[in-house]
Amino acid sequence: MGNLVKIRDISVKYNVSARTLRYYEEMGLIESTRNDDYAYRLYDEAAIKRLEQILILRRLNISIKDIKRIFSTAGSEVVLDVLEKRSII
Amino acid sequence: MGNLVKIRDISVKYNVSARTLRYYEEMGLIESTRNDDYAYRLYDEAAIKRLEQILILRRLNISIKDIKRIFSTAGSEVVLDVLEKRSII
DNA sequence: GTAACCGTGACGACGCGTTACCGTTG
DNA sequence: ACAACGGTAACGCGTCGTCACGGTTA
Repeated sequence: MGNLVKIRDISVKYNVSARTLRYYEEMGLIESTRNDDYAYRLYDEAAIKRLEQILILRRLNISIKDIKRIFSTAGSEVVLDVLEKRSII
Repeated sequence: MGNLVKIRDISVKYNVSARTLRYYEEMGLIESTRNDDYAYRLYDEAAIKRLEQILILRRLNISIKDIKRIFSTAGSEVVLDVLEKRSII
C-alpha cells in the first residue's frame, strides 16, 4: 500500500533524469515525502500519478508554469483524465 | 475587398513589432503579398486572420513550431474557431 | 569500510521569442 | 525625408546537464 519509491527507480521507470525530478519539485510541480530517519526523497502513489500527468503535459510541450496553472485550476482533473485515457500524441 | 495593409498598420493595430511580423513570416507562419510595383510587404484579409490566430496561440504560450503544426493539421480550423469564439485566457 | 547512492548549490548550455541596432533600399 | 528591408547581436527566459563536494544507505 504505502509504496514508497526512490528517485532512481522513478528515473529509470519513466526515463526522466533525477535532476529533472528535483527540478519539478523545486518548481512546485510534484512533492516527495521525506522521513527523519531517511534522508532521501521518496515518492508515493499520488506523487507518481502526478508525475505521469506532468510527463504527458510536457510531451505536449506545455511549460512548467502552465502545468502548475493547470494543476491549480478547478476542473482540470477532467482534462487530465481525458489526456490520460486518450493517447494523445 | 482586396484591402491590403502595410506592416506598420498591422504593427500598430495588433501591437506587434514589425520585426516580429517578419520573423513569423520567416518561420512560415504567415504570408505577405508583394506587388512588383511595391517592394514592401502587404497583408490581405487572410493574412490578418492568420495573424490573429497566431497571436491567440502565442498568448496561450504555444511555440512557433507548434503553431505551424496546428496550421498544417487537418481539422484544426475547428479548434481555431473555438479559440476565437471563446475568450480563453 | 566501501561502493553506490542521494543531497544541495552553482555554473553553464542550448533553444526560443523578441528586441535593438544598423546600414541599405525603395 | 521617410518607411520598410534584412542581417547580426544581444537579451531574458526556461529547462535542464553537469560538476563538485559532502552526507547517506545497502
